[in-house]
Amino acid sequence: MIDDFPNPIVTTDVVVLTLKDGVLRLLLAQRAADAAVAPGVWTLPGGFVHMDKDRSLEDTVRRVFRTKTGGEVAYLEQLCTFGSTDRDPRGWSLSVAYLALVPEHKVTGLDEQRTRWVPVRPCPDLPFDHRAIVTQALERVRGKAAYSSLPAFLLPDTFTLPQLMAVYEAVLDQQLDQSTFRRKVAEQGMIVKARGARAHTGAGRPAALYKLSRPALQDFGRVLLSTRD
Amino acid sequence: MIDDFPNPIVTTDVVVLTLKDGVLRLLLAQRAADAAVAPGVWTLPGGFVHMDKDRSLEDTVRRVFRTKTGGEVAYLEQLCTFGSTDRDPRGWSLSVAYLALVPEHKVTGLDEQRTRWVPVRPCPDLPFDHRAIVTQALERVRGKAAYSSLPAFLLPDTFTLPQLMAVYEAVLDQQLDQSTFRRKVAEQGMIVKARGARAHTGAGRPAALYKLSRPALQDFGRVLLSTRD
DNA sequence: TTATTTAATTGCAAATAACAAATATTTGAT
DNA sequence: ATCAAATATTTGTTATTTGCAATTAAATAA
Repeated sequence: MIDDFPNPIVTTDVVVLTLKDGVLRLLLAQRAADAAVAPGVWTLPGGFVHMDKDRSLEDTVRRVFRTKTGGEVAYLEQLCTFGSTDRDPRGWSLSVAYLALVPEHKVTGLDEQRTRWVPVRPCPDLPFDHRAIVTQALERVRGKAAYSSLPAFLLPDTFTLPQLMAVYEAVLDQQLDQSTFRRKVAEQGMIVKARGARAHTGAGRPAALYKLSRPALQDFGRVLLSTRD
Repeated sequence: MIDDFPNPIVTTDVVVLTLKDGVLRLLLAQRAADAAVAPGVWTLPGGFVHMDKDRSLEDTVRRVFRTKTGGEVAYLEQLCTFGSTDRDPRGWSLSVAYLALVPEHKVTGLDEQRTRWVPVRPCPDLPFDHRAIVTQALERVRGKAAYSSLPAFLLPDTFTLPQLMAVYEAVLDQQLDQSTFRRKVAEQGMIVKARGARAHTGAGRPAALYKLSRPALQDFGRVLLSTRD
C-alpha cells in the first residue's frame, strides 16, 4: 500500500437523541481523566476509527455507542464531516458526525457516572465544534420530522396516536393541530393498528395502539406541520 | 502531536453540476495515466487532503476545482462521507463528497482532453463508489430544489422567469405549472427585478430580467412543485 | 397590418388545511 | 348504578391554496 500524503486524525462523533419526560434529550459522555485533550470534559460520545476492528464508519459509530450504553440505536444517519487544522489542538483532524435516535426504554446499561442525558434546548455548551454538530443534528431532525416518520424511532414499537403526536411536537418544537395530524398520518399509511390490549394510563378513554407500517424511514409527499403564520 | 492509531487515506470528491443545452450535466475528469489505481479512467474530480496546503476540507475541494477548471464554484455544499476498508484497493480510505453548482458560462478554462461534461440522467458508469455519490447528489439537489433557491445557482446573475422555471424543471426532472410557479416565486420574495434591458432572443415578447434578492441560499416555507398525482 | 410567438396575468373549480365543535369511551366519585 | 371528569376520536365549516384553462400583452416576421 502506497500513500504519498500524511493523513489527518479520523474520529466519529454521535448525537444520540431520546425522548425523556416529554423532552428531547442528548447523550453526553465524560472524557477520560487522562485524555490528551480536554480531560474530564463532557462531550458528544465519539472515538477514533479503528482500522483493524471497524470495516466502515458506521461500524465505528455502532461500536462507540455499544461501548457507552451497551445497546443498539433504533435509527442511524450520517450528519456531516468537519475537517480542518484548527478544530483539534493535535493538528489536522477530521470528524464524521452521526445522528442516532433511540427510544428511552431501550437504553438500560448506562454508566450514570460517565454518561448523562441533557435537554437539547437550550443547547448545552460543548467543547471543540460539538455545539455546531448538535445544531446541525437538530436542524436535520426538525427538517425530516416535517415530512417523514423519523420521530417515531424515538418511541417503543407500539404507541398511541397521542404519543406519536407528542414526539412530533417535541421534535418540531411546535404545537400541532390534532385533527389535521391524524388525517395526514392516516392518509400517508405510515402506521397500522397493533394487535393486543389498549393503553390505559389512568383516567380518560384509552388510546388505540399502533405500530409503523414499515420498519424503515418513510417519506411523505406533504408536510405534517402547519406552515401558516 | 501524539496519535495512537494509524489513520485512513483521506480524499475529497466533487459532484460538479451545470446546465448545458437545457440538460443537467456532471463534470468528469480523467485520472492520470500513471495513477496507482484506475489509471486513465473517467471519475469524479477529487484529490487528497494536503495537510500543508489546505486549512479545511472546503479548501481541498476548492483547490481541486480550481486545478481542473481554473474557475470558482457558485455554490458548494457537503454531501456525505464514505469510509470503509473495501472502497479503495489501497485499504481503509475515506472520501468526503461535495456538491457544487456552477453556471455554464463561468467555466471557461476547461482542459477538453482531461475533463468532460456528461448528462447526469441516465447516470454514467463510474468506478469506486462514485455512482452512489452522484445518486446522493441528485437526490439532494432535487430535494432542495423543491423548497429553495438552489437551482438559481446554475444561472447567470440575471435571468428571466422562463429561464428560472426551466432550471427548476431540469433539476426536478418534472414539468411545472407556469402560474403556480410564478405565484410562489413572487410570494417567497426570492427574486427582484434587475435593472437594464430585457432579454430578446428572437420572436415573442421579451421576458423581464430578475436577480436573486439575496446571494445566499434561501429556504421557502412551502414546496414549489405540484405534489398531486 | 396581421399572423405568430413567447411572456405574463387572471378567473374559477377542486383540493387541502385550520379551526371549532361534537361524540365516544374510559375512570373515579357519589 | 349514575354522573362528572378526563382523554380519545371523529365530524363539520370556513378559509386558503393549488391546478388548470383561458385571456391579455408585447415583441418579431411575413
